Amino acid sequence: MNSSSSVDALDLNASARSLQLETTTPKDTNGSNLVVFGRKLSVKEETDALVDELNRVNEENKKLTQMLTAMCESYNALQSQLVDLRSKNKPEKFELIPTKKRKSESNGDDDNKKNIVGNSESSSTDEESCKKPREEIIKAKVSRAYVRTDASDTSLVVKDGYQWRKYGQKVTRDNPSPRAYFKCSFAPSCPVKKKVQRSVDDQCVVVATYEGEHNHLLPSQMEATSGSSRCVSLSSVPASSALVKSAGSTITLDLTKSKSGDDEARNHSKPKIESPEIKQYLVEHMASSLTKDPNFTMALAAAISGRLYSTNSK
DNA sequence: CGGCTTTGACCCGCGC
DNA sequence: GCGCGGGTCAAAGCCG
Ligand SMILES: [Zn+2]
Repeated sequence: MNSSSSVDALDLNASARSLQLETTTPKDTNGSNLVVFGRKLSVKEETDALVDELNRVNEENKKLTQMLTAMCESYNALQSQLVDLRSKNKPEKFELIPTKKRKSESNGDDDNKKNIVGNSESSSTDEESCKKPREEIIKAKVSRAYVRTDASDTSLVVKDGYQWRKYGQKVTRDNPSPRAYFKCSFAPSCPVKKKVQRSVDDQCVVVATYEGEHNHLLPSQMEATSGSSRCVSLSSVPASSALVKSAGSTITLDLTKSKSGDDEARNHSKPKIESPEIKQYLVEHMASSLTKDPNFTMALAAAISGRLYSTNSK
């Protein structure tokens, strides 16, 4: 075992030793000058390397957080599409577990909107020749997302990775909570709108209705591309595809379970669950799923050893 | 100073 | 036509 992972052991020892020296640097300078002075340069070098590594790890952590946000968002979108497809395919079927899950959110009230086709506009607003009735043919592409937040969150600003600009708020007839209207901040290049309203019975659940799709990547996903080579080296690990695939299935299953469990647990009137906690939960589950995967361990070990080896040999 | 939220006004479809 | 209810506008104000 030791011989196979000699590089990792060496690097770990080096980092641990440097940390020790860093903590006990003032005492050593007081004790033996020459040796410490001779080693101080190497310690400084290692400290610099460690600081650099720490910065890089911070950047990667940010990137991973953004990827996680994007993944959560994609998961929400997929969940909504799944609900839509299921309700469309089997509109007459009752759900598997009707009491726990959502009621009948999108079984019949969306097709009446789809029927409204803008045919023969009768040349209204013809002075705007640039405004083309091209995009609103039939596909408004509405999608719903159900997010659990705290009941005390009155601002109703759901941070889902995109930047929204609120342009209206109305009170509706059959819901005591107001409904907020948002537009994408990249208007008008991105005409995505969303409506956010709390659920009627459960104030902890907000229903976000997205219509349209973004034609730009997330504003939090901007890339300086200065240190992209490291990211490329990390993503070019040969076992990454299989890793993603295996982890993906596990994560999806875990998400479904956790979501149903949360919906089941919402009867206990526990308003402490909010989205950061859910994200934390997801992170933990993803981490556990990843660390349980031997392929991921091997890939990670290979990546780290290769990175440290290249850094050492630099 | 620019972008965002607030909030009443305004518009428009729909039913009576 | 008129009231109603949902969607949008835009002036005013807030904030970093
Ligand atoms: Zn957008």
